[in-house]
Amino acid sequence: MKKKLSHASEDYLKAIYTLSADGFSASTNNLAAHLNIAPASVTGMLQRLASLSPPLVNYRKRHGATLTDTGEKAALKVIRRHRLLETYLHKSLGFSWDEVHAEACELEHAVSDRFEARIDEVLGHPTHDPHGDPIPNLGLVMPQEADIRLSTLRPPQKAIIQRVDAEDGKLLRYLEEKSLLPGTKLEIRAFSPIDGNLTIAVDGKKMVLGSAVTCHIFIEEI
Amino acid sequence: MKKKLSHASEDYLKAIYTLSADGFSASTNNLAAHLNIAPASVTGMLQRLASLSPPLVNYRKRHGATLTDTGEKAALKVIRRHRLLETYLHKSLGFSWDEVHAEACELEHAVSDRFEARIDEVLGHPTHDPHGDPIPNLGLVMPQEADIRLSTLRPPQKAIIQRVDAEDGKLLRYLEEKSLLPGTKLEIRAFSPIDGNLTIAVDGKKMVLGSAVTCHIFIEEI
DNA sequence: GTCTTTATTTAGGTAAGGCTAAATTAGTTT
DNA sequence: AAACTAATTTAGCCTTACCTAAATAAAGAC
Repeated sequence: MKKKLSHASEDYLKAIYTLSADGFSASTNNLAAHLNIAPASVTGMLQRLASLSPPLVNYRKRHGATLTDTGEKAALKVIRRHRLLETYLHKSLGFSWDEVHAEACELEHAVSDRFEARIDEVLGHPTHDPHGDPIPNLGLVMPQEADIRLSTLRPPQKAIIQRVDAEDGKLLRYLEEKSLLPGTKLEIRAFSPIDGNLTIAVDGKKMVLGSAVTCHIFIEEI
Repeated sequence: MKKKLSHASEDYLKAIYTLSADGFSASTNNLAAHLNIAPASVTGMLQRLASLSPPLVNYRKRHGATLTDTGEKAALKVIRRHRLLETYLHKSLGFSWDEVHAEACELEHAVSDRFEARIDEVLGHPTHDPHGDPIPNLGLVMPQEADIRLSTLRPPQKAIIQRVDAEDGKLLRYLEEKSLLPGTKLEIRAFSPIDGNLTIAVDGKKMVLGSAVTCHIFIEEI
């Protein structure tokens, strides 16, 4: 009978998961910035998460934290719920692309396993959320196959958008309006070495994108 | 920019709303029992809720609490969310009748206005939840038109079930199985003065119900 | 009118999860 | 090596929301 984790703990686990690449710990400062919390508070929480039994994080003083196996399982469960919820909110409730994140951030701490299973079923067991991020399942995450940034392409390459990594509502609304969404095919038409702008074509429509945009779009070359 | 109420406060408001009939306050002890919390803790919370600005409850030492206008508005908003969620979980996600309450109790504190509005729309602006309770709207609750208990009927009266007031999962599953749900028509066939059992017919099927069941079913005579 | 019961409140304590300010450590410079 | 800097931790404090045990008040019994 594992006790339910607190809202806050779950947020920390998510953050540690995303900020710690394989082998490398998430630093106190990075976590603090990511969670919008003072560094001192993060230290306190890491100590608490490490002192649980079983511990959820491996914490070494002044060396940041990684997740234990238990912690990673818990983190993936929260991330799964988050991404399933984003997908559900978008596809089944008509939330716009830029609204889903905030709502999912709240709901992910409240939904039951039953709820999770039901929306998974209703959605037909989706593998990716509306941003193109993989939805973990049974503790497994698909490897991020597409890690090429749109900004690195040059004419006349072609690509298909796999994933959009942005939080900012304005940017998301812009991208949605231009249908720069996962799945969209595009061709590079021109590159300006002066400002880094790319001119691309989507469905024949041309548009010029600055690097503030192209850095956030991950593509697969075709 | 009204600050979001805490999970706990919202639960207190709901409880005070349901435990205080018009004019009458909800007592510390009743609240404690209803919320599964020690009476002393309730006192503390009532004092806090009364000392907010604007206050959410009218609290008189040793006389329990009622809701202020602000408090009642907040309570109705939570109750609305709860009942809309129950309806949504039941109708759109296939949750069984006895599962919806627990899930809604968690979700009601997490969903946004946007979410509330969307499920309301998807459901076609329902007026009653799966238990037959009215869904408040814009701060208004429909009066409980049906307040006759099934246990008070005698043969050969006929009635239609309006509302079922039960929390117990076993009872709810039993009722669902026998389709004793809001909307169901029934006829009283016999009454046993010894044990208070009623024999009723639903769709021609006869069944015998003890008062543990019939007390929780509110009907409208036809 | 005093006694007893029951409801309620006060007092004091705990655990989470935040904060700021001050101390410490590690890493770079000079 | 001494000094500066950036990252981190400690110390001390706050709020919320719960707890238990002891004090008090109100209500009914005798």
